[in-house]
Amino acid sequence: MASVKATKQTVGLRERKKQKTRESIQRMALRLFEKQGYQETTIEQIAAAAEISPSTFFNYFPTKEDVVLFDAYDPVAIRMFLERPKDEPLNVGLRKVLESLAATFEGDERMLLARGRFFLEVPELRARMWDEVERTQSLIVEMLAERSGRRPEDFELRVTARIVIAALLEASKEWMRSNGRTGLVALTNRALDVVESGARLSAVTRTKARNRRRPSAPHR
Amino acid sequence: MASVKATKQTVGLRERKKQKTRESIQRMALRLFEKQGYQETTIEQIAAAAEISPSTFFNYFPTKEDVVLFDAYDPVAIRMFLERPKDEPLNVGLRKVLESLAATFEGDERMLLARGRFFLEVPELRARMWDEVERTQSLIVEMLAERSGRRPEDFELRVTARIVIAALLEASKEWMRSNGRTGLVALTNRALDVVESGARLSAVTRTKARNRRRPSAPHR
DNA sequence: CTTGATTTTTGGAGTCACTACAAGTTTACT
DNA sequence: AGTAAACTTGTAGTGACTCCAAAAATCAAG
Repeated sequence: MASVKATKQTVGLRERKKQKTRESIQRMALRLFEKQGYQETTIEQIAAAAEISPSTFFNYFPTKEDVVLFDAYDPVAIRMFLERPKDEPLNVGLRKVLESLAATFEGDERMLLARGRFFLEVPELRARMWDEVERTQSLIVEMLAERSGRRPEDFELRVTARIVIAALLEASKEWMRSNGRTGLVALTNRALDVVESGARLSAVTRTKARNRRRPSAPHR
Repeated sequence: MASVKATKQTVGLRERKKQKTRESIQRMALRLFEKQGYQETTIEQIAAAAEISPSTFFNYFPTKEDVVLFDAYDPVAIRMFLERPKDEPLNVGLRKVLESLAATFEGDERMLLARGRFFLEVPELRARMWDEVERTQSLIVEMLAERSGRRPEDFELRVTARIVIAALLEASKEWMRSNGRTGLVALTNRALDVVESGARLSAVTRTKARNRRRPSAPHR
């Protein structure tokens, strides 16, 4: 027992307390944002509501934006991804992951929509999403690299990843636009259909005659 | 001549002067950014270098970011787009426009690369790009809507537009990464190849055996 | 070229996000 | 209990950005 030194077996009071504070700050902040708007809410007010000092706020979130950005589901999604069989084609894996992910946050839909609205409406946040996209991209790139044996710097690989993300992003945007009425899974699937069909770039014009057809055939 | 009231035929001294000031501010700002970094340069310094007051700076650019964002080529690109024949498939039109666009700024490559680096390196700017993407998207969406007879709200249309932009964006990123050595036109074409091939989503895995093949077949 | 209206510039006072840091307080470990 | 480490807080800034009113430049018309 001399050198083993059992460090932190109970997760420690400290950690638990910290987690609680972080959640409290976020909850209070979102509540205020919803009530009076993002810009109109100051750090001071958030700190007051969460019963901490303004200084402390920055111990938990590097910027005001991060309060909205911070997402508990993030690690869940990543894990789901990584647990997929290595020899599964990306399109299949993606659809599966998205499906189970959607199932996971069944109940929190309201919260997710509210947060989503902020993203669409507050320029600062909308802008911030860029970095999130990049992070997701490198994740997908890594997966693709591993599965295809290419290097992660491979240009075509990167383009592929970015295309996929673009499609998924547009799907979530549509979801928010429709206020959650359209089913996120259905939307993401349709978006991926578009990708797989080569975005029908060359077909666009020719459709003029048979106008109203869906561009995404069942395909797979 | 009583009611016609010839308003502003010579573009007026005022307008010309304003344009000059705007350019001066931008040039000075970029110079300073390059020398000492974006964050490290204050509005005060820019104002001093451009021989205006800090207040005036904000008469010309709403934020510090906009100094970098402001792009003289923007309207050129838009015009080129709109001048394309209405019955031309998007993929063809895009490639053509990009080609002539690239020819247009032949000389300014150095400047473009420098600006591009800022975008990649300064988080504020990188983030800001989001809104630019959205603007471009609605442009493309409108084109597609007009050509295909669909409504601009059409989901598949929007996904398509976003996919295209994603691909082009990755191409410019690669261009900057390679410091302009790889030829922007070639890169954008390769990116569009990926789009047209359906991003090869299902193929990714199967390539394991014949590893090093390019994923973008000539295709078209 | 003078006059009066319209813009544009500028300074000043203020708000707010965010940083740096030192001093105080709480928790963890022996 | 006692000490080290982590956490909180207040203070004092910096710098982007807003609001506003006064001064200066530009313009249109007689």
